[in-house]
Amino acid sequence: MHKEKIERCDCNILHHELVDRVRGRMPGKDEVRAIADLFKVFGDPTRVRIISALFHSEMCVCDIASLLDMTKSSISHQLRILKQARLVRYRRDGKVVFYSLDDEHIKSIFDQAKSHISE
Amino acid sequence: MHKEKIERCDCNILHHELVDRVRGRMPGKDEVRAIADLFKVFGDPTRVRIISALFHSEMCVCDIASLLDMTKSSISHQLRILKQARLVRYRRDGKVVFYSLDDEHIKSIFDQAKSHISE
DNA sequence: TGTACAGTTGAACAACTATTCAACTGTACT
DNA sequence: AGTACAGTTGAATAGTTGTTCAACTGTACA
Repeated sequence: MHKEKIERCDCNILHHELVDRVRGRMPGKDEVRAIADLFKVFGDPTRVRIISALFHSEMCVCDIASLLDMTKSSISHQLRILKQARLVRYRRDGKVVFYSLDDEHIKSIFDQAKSHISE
Repeated sequence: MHKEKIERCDCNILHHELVDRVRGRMPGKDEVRAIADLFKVFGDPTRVRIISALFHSEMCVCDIASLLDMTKSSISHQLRILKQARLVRYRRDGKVVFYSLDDEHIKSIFDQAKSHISE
């Protein structure tokens, strides 16, 4: 019979050994935040559409804005977020900046997500 | 030489044929929203930790609250969101409700995400 | 040098979201 | 019936986030 240390949870621990065992296998604070931050990037319709477009071809900001019927500004803001998450790369050609996907994992993550949705 | 229909985008279309071709391959409005909504569920540290815990074993609300050092209430709110996304199932055993993962795609989605992060 | 235009950026606003709090439900046990 | 406790729920609050607007940068071209 062991008294638990003070828990923020306002209840008795029902399965103490299980909790301790799982606790040892939990990802660290930084990894959890990194995972959540990555999915947060995927969790916006505009960014999903940008990524879906870039699956087919590199495109400039103007192309994407036209395709999605949105302003260049909002597209540029979203591309910055995708850039920070290292999901897109860009190359400059004169006045035009072309964006393309920079990660081979995105396609399979999206495919798995589509599988879940259509089950 | 074709005049474009009015675009919300405040620019000339630079690559019109490309945009038209990609437009035909874009996912529909409902699919885009479904994809974004699913990733939005994954885009929160608390839910990432709940899912990470359930990878190892089914657990009751009290166990999860204790493991994450949070209140039963906040865990219950998050489990409702996971339930609505059809990512967890639950079974009642007396007073206790056990939750477990209800999707075989989650593991591979998370694995791909971890691969991206640690590249 | 001056104009045109693709793209970027910061601030502001509106919409959304996670946690807290309090009240509540449902089951077990006496 | 009454108590105890696991879990749920709705409202409120604080923090976050996407779009807009206006001003700006950088490159091409005359």
